Amino acid sequence: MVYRRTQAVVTRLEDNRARILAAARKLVAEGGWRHAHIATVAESAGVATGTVYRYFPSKAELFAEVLAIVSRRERDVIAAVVDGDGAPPVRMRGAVCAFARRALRGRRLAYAMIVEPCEPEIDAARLEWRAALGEEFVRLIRIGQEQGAFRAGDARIAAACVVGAFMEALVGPLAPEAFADERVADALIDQIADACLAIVAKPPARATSRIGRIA
Amino acid sequence: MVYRRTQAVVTRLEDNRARILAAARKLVAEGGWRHAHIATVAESAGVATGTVYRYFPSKAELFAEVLAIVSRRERDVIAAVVDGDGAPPVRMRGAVCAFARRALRGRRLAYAMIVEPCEPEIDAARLEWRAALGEEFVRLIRIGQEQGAFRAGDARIAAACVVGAFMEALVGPLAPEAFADERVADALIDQIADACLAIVAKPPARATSRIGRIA
DNA sequence: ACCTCATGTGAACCGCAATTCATTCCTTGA
DNA sequence: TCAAGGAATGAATTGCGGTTCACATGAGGT
Repeated sequence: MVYRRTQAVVTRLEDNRARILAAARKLVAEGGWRHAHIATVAESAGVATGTVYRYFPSKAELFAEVLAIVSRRERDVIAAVVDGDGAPPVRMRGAVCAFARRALRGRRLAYAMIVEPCEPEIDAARLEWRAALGEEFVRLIRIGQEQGAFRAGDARIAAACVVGAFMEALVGPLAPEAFADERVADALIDQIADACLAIVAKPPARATSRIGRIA
Repeated sequence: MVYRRTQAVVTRLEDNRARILAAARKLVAEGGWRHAHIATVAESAGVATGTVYRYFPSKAELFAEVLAIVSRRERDVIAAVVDGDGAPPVRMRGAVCAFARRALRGRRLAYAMIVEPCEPEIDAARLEWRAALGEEFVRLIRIGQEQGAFRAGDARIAAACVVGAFMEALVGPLAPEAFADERVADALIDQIADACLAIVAKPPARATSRIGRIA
């Protein structure tokens, strides 16, 4: 064999791959899933359609990776807050606010990542992402419970509630047709954080949360 | 014109339509969206493929209507609780529990309705349903606020948080591969209700929810 | 009975974008 | 410079299931 991948080639390959991913991401961030076609991605990345398939086995896997990359960043941000210092309630508020703020800044992308209807295969990847985000909150809630700052209970359920709460609350405001106003956004974030904190916070002495309990 | 729809025919037409809808619903409830094909629906309803199109303009609209029907029932159940008597916290707990209990009973269908990846068009209908459900909670929260039982704030945001919280908390347990145990389910429902109640309940005197606030 | 129009049928069609692959273009090492 | 194989190309193919439509069947009215 007289051909072996030289460093230059390896670099170029990696660069291509990165450019394809970047193009895919950019397209989603601009036009949502509706415009995320392989042909468009290829063109935007400056390669031929077929070339995309030299790097990714299928459309679903390409976009799943885009999702994974974006997700990972968000997860890292949250993880940093979770592992930071400050009392658990402070961290909870910080994590939720961080997510909400970042989502509202990169609205179109966040909308696509969180709610925009998309192909089933990509949607499945979203579920995994949510689960991963949830894990960070599970960790945080367990920390809070150990320190006696949060109320007892299954941390996974509480985490799911927290994640669901802030995600759903962002759905409306993230919609492309919604208005984006700094003031409104701040108030929104604040209230979402209140809600999330309330989910895990210890109830007052005479447990309000017992009201209306079935059993 | 020598032909006019007689009552018998009208009845038969309505019956066909109903059977198609029922078949569609049944298929989703059994196999999820994956098996929800027009041809399958037609067969299951005892009509020809083309006949389905005499009653519904497209696959998306057929399933959107299925979704609407199932949704409406859920919404009505919640509306009944919202308009019932009892203090707002009791109603909140009741509404959430009712939804969760019903969802866990009709697991497969609930899973499809809430999370299962599906075609974009159908997914869009889901968003509307969630919004509709949310409205009931907005009403409830406003009632609670007026009575001074719930804390102040934008009811729509709080409602979104509540809906997101219980929906997301149900995602894991509703997944087809998850186990269904009565005891576990009851505990789950109870904890979800706690979380949702906490979102809207008034905080204790020295507001815990102020902890860690940004501004 | 029979004409007319509505309803039902299901095999064929179609649209669309993902995916493929024969071909061309590059890169390597001798 | 060249042989050998890797990488890139993009037009053609594919596949799939929704949708159509020419025809059959059945109902209504005279």
